[in-house]
Amino acid sequence: MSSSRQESLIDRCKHHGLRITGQRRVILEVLDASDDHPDVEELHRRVSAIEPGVNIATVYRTMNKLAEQGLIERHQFDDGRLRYEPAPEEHHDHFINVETGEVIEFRSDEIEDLQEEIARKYGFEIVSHKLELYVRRRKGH
Amino acid sequence: MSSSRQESLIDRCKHHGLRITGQRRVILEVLDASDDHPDVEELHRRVSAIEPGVNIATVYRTMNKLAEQGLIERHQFDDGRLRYEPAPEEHHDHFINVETGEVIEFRSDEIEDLQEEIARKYGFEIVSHKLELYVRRRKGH
DNA sequence: ATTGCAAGTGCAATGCATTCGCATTTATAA
DNA sequence: TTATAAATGCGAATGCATTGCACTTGCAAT
Repeated sequence: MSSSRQESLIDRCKHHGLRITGQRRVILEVLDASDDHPDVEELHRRVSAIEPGVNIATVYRTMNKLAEQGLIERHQFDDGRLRYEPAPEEHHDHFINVETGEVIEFRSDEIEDLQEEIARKYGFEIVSHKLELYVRRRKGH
Repeated sequence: MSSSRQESLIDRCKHHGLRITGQRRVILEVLDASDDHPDVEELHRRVSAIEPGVNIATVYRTMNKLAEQGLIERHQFDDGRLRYEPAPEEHHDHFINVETGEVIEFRSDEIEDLQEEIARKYGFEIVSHKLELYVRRRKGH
């Protein structure tokens, strides 16, 4: 499971007034079981493996609805596709391994603090932010 | 001019073996005179004001060629469109004012250093990175 | 100055991810 | 059980960006 969360995505959807249909149940299960940052096509592939016949437009619409409710997070890395992950308890940023495409999460309180400080210095308050480090494995490490 | 640079974009193009056509000259002038982060449509609009009849596909192709040569930088903020700026001497990051859409550049050596340090800790080396702070003006400041 | 040709351009067509219109089905509250 | 708003399937439409092809042009070699 992606993150140890008290409440399942399904329950959280119910509490947000979303209907739990057969397909939605499967989509939510797939999301809950995803540790990575799949795009819609990949999600559709995983859903179809469990329950064939779900239209990809349904996956798109469901992702939009969930993101609207803040139940999932939407990312767009350099390949331009929209990718999703269940909303994390705590904000984190991402490494993207440019050689493998793999996405790794990390968190740095120092960086978070520095961002706040810089924004304040400019007279801004941060609404959200995005930090992506495109990296490769260091040789000999 | 966007950044005080010794050499004009036109000269840099010549040195990279790119032909300076009539349209390209105009496109490069527009780029050089841009202080913001225009997308292709906006660039096309500015170019057309000087020299009508330049096809937007030409702007797209020119941007790709320039980016290939590292003469301009390509960005993609949350609206998903590709935006461009003349390649800066020194790397910087961006505030995006969510209320106005305005893009403001900033630079922080501390953040740059922290990123390196974190990447190293994970066994990575940074190829490139992207830090975008979506902000709004603070009230009463 | 002339010429040859690779590079650049216009235009329309195409690609690709995502959204939408509309008819049909379904979850849920009454 | 029923009413109805929400969800779905399907194909068409959208938006941004790229490409194929015929035509033009910059520029290096003559």
